[in-house]
Amino acid sequence: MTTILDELRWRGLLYESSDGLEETLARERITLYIGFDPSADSLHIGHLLPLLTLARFQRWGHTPIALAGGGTGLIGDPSGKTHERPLLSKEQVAANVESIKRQLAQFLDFNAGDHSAKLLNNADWLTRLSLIDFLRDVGKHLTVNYMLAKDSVRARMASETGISFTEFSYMLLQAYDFAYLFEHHGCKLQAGGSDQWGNITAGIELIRRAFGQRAYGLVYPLVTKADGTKFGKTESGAVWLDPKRTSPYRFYQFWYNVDDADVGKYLKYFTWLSAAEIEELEQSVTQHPERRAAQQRLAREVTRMVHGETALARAEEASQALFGGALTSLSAEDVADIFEDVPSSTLPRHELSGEGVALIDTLVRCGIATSRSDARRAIEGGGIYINNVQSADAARRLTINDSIDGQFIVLRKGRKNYHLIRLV
RNA sequence: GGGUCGGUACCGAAGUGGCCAAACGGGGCGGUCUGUAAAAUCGCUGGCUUACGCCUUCGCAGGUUCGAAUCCUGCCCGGCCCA
Repeated sequence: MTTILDELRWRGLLYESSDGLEETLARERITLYIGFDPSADSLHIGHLLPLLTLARFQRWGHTPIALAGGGTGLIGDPSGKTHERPLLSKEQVAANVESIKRQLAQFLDFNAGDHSAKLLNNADWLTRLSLIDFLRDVGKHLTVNYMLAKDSVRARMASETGISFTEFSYMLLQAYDFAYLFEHHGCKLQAGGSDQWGNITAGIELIRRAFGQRAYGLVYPLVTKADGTKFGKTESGAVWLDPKRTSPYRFYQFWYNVDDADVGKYLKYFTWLSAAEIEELEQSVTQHPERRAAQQRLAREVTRMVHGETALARAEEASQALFGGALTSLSAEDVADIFEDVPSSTLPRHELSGEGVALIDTLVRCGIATSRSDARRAIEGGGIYINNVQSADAARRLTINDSIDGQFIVLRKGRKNYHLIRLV
């Protein structure tokens, strides 16, 4: 018998699961859910694993429920947090839920017959729950002793800041979610990151006590990086799924720049490629690391999945142009396209006539350099490029001849810091 | 409250009258190399209408001196010890 657990296992995504889950999955097609915290108005790549987990289950014939935490988001999950967090306003949470619901829907199939995906919001039942009902129907089933034993609570009990009653209660709400979905949607499995194990088992426990029935949990590992830094962060912050927050180009670049040591693991985690294909790519990393076939494939697969074929093509073109060489062959249209998400500023065209403007001043004005001295040093150090051509002359002036089709000038500092000047 | 040691650039840390815009290390930025990597290596890392020149900076405020990060006075802040 093979089940989805076998797939998750070879992908390294099975961190821990309830006893009996494998037998159940071999026997029947089930409904499962994963919760998504609406703490921002976009999902980021940290959410890819849960999204793909739901999608993988769906491909195996199971029914996925993506649960937006419109109710639990009002409280805040203490798991993995060392400090109490400020509460988000109700309006903020509601707005965030609306934004991420659209993103969640993109990954799931809602026309899959009897195992079509569902998209729910726990605000629909949690905000209607009265305190008395909650205490009688939920609180009565779990002891404080049980709750205190959870890692997420224990860690905060030991800290100086402590834990508020609000966050302490969080696990009961999540447990109630599970019980609610069990009762109304026949949901038997809750999945999540390994930090969710405590909350998930609380739900299983509640179902056992309230209904005398069995439910299951499954968690995947937290994504790590070989160099020990945090996954999903770049200098400019999180990598978002919303193209307005993180352009497809930057998204593509994020994956393209993954470390050799991590790329095999990420191919298993974040793509649909088969074990054999990944095996082959991993070999190419060892034999021809300079080709970076694995990184390119990873970037391609994930970008296509999140942003689609067209955006992928553009991201690849932009990467080619930027890392390929001079920009002289490009038209203004290409430039506008490729540098869409690059920081930009405007410059009145007439300033470029005649003598033009000093490069030093321009660098300061558009923020590439912090002062004229800084700009001078950068230029003399060979770190400044005009339209991808190095310019080490501190007295250099920019004129209309440096523009691309009289419309743009592309300034660059170092390998990757671009700035687009639009002539107006 | 008393004693004592200390506060130097992004961080750590030298310097204790001129040779100090301030050693050295880390971090950051950039060049070369390379695989848009790592390592290595080199340069930069206060400001100035363009600079073997000027201005500002060594906890803060005054003072001594031709000249102070460096000496004196007061104040503020931190570590340790004693109450």
